[in-house]
Amino acid sequence: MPAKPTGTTTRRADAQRSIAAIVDAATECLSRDPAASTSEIAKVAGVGRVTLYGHFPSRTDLIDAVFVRAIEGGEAALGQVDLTGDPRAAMSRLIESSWHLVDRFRSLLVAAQDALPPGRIRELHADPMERVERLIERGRKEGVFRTDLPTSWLVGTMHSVMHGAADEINAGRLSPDHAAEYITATVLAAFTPPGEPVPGVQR
Amino acid sequence: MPAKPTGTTTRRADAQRSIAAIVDAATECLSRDPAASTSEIAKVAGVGRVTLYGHFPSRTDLIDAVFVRAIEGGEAALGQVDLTGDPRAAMSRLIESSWHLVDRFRSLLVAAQDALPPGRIRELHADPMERVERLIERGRKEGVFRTDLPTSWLVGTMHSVMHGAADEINAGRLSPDHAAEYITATVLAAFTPPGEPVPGVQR
DNA sequence: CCCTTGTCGAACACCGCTGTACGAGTTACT
DNA sequence: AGTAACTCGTACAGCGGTGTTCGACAAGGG
Repeated sequence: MPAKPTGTTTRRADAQRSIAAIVDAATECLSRDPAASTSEIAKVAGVGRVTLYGHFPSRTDLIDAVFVRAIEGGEAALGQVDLTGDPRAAMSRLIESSWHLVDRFRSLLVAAQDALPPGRIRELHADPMERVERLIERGRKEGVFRTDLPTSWLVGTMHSVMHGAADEINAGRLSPDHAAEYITATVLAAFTPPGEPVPGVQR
Repeated sequence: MPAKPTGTTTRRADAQRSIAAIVDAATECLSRDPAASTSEIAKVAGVGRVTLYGHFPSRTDLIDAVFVRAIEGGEAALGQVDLTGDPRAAMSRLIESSWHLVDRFRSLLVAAQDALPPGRIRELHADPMERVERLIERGRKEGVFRTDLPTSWLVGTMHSVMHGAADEINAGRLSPDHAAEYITATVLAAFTPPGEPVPGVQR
């Protein structure tokens, strides 16, 4: 039985490799099928199912770990995006980066949604969410984003359009190459204040 | 054992009542929980589980029946919407009607998505889809909807925003009263050609 | 009024999943 | 080299779902 992480226990190198393999495999499997079983994951990880349960008490704990790691990686990527200057240009850059993450992890998000307790996901999404909100708020103050709809709605719209794009790709109606471009054009138009002209391609 | 619908068999009045109750119950249950079991459905229908299987060979067949009926009802409602005149006003009316359907049946759609074969849903959605496409095409020809993005993308955007609104309501971030208004404002802005001003509230 | 058609509950077989137990074998740290 | 940590396969228990079978019992239709 693997040592429990009580206090300052240091895992054996062997175990660390297993854990890494399991989390990697889980990320891969859950990204393909949100309902992937522990058997599948263990198999892909090249590990016995028992070993998996040795490190993660339950399927839920594993998903949580995977989700946390995905969020951390996403945060790192998003943190490097330059959000200064023209809010519309900044939004374009943010969408470009966010899109790749959504495309890669949206299936994992589904897995998390019906495995993790309700509040957990919002809790982990708080930071990325706040980043988007701040940018939108700034755009509103500068008069380039509409103020006749709540900020939370605009955030939701951005999410919806990105997830919709993933669906379109899944259905074969959209080439992945065009996704970011289409999303940006759509979101910037949707964010434009009534009466103001919709911005053209700025590239 | 209930009579199989071989040829021109006429069901007994009793059976017809049961079938109706089952389909109603299934619609209600699946609209709350896409993974509702046959036991739950039978219970809500006030009917034994065996009776259910007497009329529907499998859970899948039941879901198909429910889905078909929902689509038919939706088609009837959508068929009465006036799509002539200003494309933007027509789109407002179409969204208003479509929204209620999406709000009511989106959970059922999820159930259908992971129970019915892939092509089946698109097959049943063909008609409503075409109606939206035609309106968008007309708007494009008249110069009020953008032509720099594919029609299929615009259709998808409309769907995404509506489903996103349902999510927002679910999360308690949006009041159902504002949904249609927000969706319309967002979609009409998203559809506006670059360079053209976003339309204000037209009511 | 009688017979077909439906209905019911309980029980059963089957499936796949989660999580646990056992016992023997392997691998890493010291 | 020796010990603790780790891994493995198999097997088991439990759960909840689907679909079927059985036998007894209503209820509709000609």
